[in-house]
Amino acid sequence: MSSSAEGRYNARAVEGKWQQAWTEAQVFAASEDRSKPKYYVLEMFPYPSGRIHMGHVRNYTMGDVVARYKKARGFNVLHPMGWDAFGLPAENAARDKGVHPANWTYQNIADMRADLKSMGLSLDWERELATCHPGYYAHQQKLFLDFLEKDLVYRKESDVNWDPVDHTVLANEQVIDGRGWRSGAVVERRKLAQWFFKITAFSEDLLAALGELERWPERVRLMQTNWIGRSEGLKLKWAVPKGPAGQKEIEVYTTRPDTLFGASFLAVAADHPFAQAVAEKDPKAASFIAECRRGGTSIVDIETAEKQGYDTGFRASHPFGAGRGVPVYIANFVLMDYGTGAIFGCPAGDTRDFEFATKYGLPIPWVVCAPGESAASMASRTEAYTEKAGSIINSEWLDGLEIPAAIAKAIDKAEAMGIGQRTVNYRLRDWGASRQRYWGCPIPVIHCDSCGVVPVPAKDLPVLLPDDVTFDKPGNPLDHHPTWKHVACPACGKQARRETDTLDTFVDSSWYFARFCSPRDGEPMDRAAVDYWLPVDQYIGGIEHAILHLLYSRFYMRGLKETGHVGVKEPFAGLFTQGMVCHETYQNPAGAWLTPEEISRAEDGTLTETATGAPVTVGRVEKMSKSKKNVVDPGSIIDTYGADTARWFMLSDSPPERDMEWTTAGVEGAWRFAQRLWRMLNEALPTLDAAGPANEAGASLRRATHKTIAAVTEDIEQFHFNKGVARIYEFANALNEHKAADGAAKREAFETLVKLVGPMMPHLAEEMWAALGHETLLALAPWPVADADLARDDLVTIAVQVGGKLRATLSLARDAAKELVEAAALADDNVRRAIDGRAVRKVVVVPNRVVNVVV
RNA sequence: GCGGGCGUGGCGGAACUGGUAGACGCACACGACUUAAAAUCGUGAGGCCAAAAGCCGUGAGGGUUCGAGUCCCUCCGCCCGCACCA
Repeated sequence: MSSSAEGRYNARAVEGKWQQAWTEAQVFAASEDRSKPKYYVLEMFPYPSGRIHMGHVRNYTMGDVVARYKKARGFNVLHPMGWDAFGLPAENAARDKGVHPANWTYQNIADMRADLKSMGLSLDWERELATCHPGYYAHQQKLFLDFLEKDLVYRKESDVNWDPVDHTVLANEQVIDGRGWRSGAVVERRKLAQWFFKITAFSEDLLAALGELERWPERVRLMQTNWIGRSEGLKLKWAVPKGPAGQKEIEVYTTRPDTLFGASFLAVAADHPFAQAVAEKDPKAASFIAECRRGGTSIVDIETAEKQGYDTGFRASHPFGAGRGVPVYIANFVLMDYGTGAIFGCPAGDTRDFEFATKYGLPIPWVVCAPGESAASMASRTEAYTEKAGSIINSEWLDGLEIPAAIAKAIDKAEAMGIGQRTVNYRLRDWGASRQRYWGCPIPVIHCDSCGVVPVPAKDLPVLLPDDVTFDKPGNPLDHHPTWKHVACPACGKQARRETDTLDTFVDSSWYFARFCSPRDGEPMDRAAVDYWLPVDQYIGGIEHAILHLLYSRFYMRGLKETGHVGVKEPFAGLFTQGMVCHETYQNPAGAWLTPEEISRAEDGTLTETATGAPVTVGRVEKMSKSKKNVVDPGSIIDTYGADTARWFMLSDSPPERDMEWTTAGVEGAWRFAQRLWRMLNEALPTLDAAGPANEAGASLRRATHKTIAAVTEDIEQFHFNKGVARIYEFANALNEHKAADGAAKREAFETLVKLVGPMMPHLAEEMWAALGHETLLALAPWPVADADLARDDLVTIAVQVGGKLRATLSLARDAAKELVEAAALADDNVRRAIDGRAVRKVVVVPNRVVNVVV
């Protein structure tokens, strides 16, 4: 039973019907049709957790609006879907439930695919891919080897957080108070050979090109700018004449060489070679270094750690020959992997150095004079002067210069002396991509004692994950596998070992958008296909990926370009970051969190726990999360109200970039509107084809129709979906008020309404389209075009102010002469009362808008 | 600490380049229909005032302007990102 004019709109029956119709007609299958402009819409692909959540619904609804709209506008649209399918949860499920990661993952994909299909998205499912499928990761291995050949990936020793119980490397976020988040064991810092992508090779370009990403949110560009962290400065060598063997000089990096004469100490990182050399003969230094290392790498640890230094007893000579030189400290706050791992401390110009100097009784030479201060007044300060304005003092040949000039002169001098070098430094570090896990893409190399690292030959690709693995002991199952890692060296034939690390799952998501262009090709990508489709025109996803995923993808595209796979370097021409879906939180008297379904709402609005009758405390509106239990399952919403209702509510009210609150009342409102549209159409249907001349009401309705087309089109273009929804509500109200309009005007209005609603509630719109008598799919129909002449009002409402305060409004012909408008305004009763006999000094007339009478 | 964003009715939010603040929706109230309820339809609504007139009103205070939610200055509050970056 489908819907009928008498009955309600039966969303469940109707939605399945149209989904099937779209599939059968292959409406959303994309091909490289060069007769049309292309448009590639992509939402961040999901991790297959098993069920979609409201965040997905919001994300994919927005993408679908854009995809359907662009298609109607005549674009050749690519809108694919896939699965970010590798990752730790599958291994956890394997360990906890005994199900193989592959089975667990593919079952989840099947479940989630069904959920997504129930949303009625305009996806080309023929292009579906899963990163855990050999048909995907085989190509990723090929790309890895291409990158290896171009030195875009390399292996080096690096410090990691090592969990000695679980035998695994932990990310910083997984270390809590210095202990492993799962095992609780004290985490060790270990040096381990790891694979790194050379993202720093593109630091400058990744930064500079941000300026051209005009359709990216400013916020994201800024976050990436800060992450890359470019600075300009000087690398400068300080001699340590009596230093330990092989450590007769220390190179520091500074952005403030103008303050060099204010130096009162040098400090090196605990891992700095100088510190290591000192420690060899100085047990106290060694224990200080060990102490530094013990401190965790987590943010909290770093923040709370007290700034400490160890005086090595060595002195460095000032490069410009000033004074007696300065002491060299080992300090816990100096980072080995930023700059040179060594700094000079200028207490007068840096808060942290000031504290350090005070703590250890070091001199504080004042070398910058703030504007309006004197050398004497500066010397009496009790804190560092960190502003970058002022002139240099107490600095020999830099005295009197402004800071920028002093910086330039100091650098020139250091370069001329051959002890320094102008340097651009970046905060960005290479991307450590090794993971000691099973459920990831195997790194296709072999370690041979004679030949070193040997790439797996092309004929032996892909390196498949073995199926027969166990998860009963801690550590990497690939490493435990009895036979998998033992292979002959491809170069010399001797016994060798496979690499047992797998790739970070961020690698999988760094090129999937390119694979979508030719998802079944025998090569990673078909050059003609990527040249046609890339870059993605509109990418949509959460702000949480502002840095890592988006930056890695930008790096990967550059790597793909260098290895000849693509021709462009930016993956995403347009980016939109949507807000989160939130919900009220509920707690019972015992403080336990309750789900929205466990709550009953009484007539007077008070809430109780359904099972016990206990009162419920309503907490803050927060992001839907399992821990707070404030989640609503999209499946049950779609079952009850239909996908269109869920989609419509997602688009209503809240601006898409902002967080939204999911409420029952809101969903019901959306559902009522869907019903109302269906009812309105069926009431009007018999009158739409009535013969008769165009009438006044019809002209008025047509104005509303064409205004609405213009407004909704603009709103969708601008991603102002909530405003577009409001315009559609207004238009529905207008239709209601123009029942007397002639049939042709009403038919035009209804057909327009259906087309505008189409991207948002595609099933209902398709059903209405059919009811209007169309035998072709709305999904294939073109977007309506606004006629500016028809949209124009003949009468305009003009506000009349006296002294800036609104006193009256006038309804006058559009573009009436100024004198006429002014006269009409002054003749108005309310206006005359407000003027109250005072002299009119001036009358400001803004055409078609406002008259302001100045008294 | 550095950087960014945001403060508008009971709520979510509109308001083009400075020109009728509160569109639209939710919630609410009243009315119609109904035996009744639901659904639906209609009406109302920023605050003060019995109402009209009027006055007040976009976090607070000041300024520019004929006119400020919008521009400028000072302050307050909330949110987010980065954070020993030399």
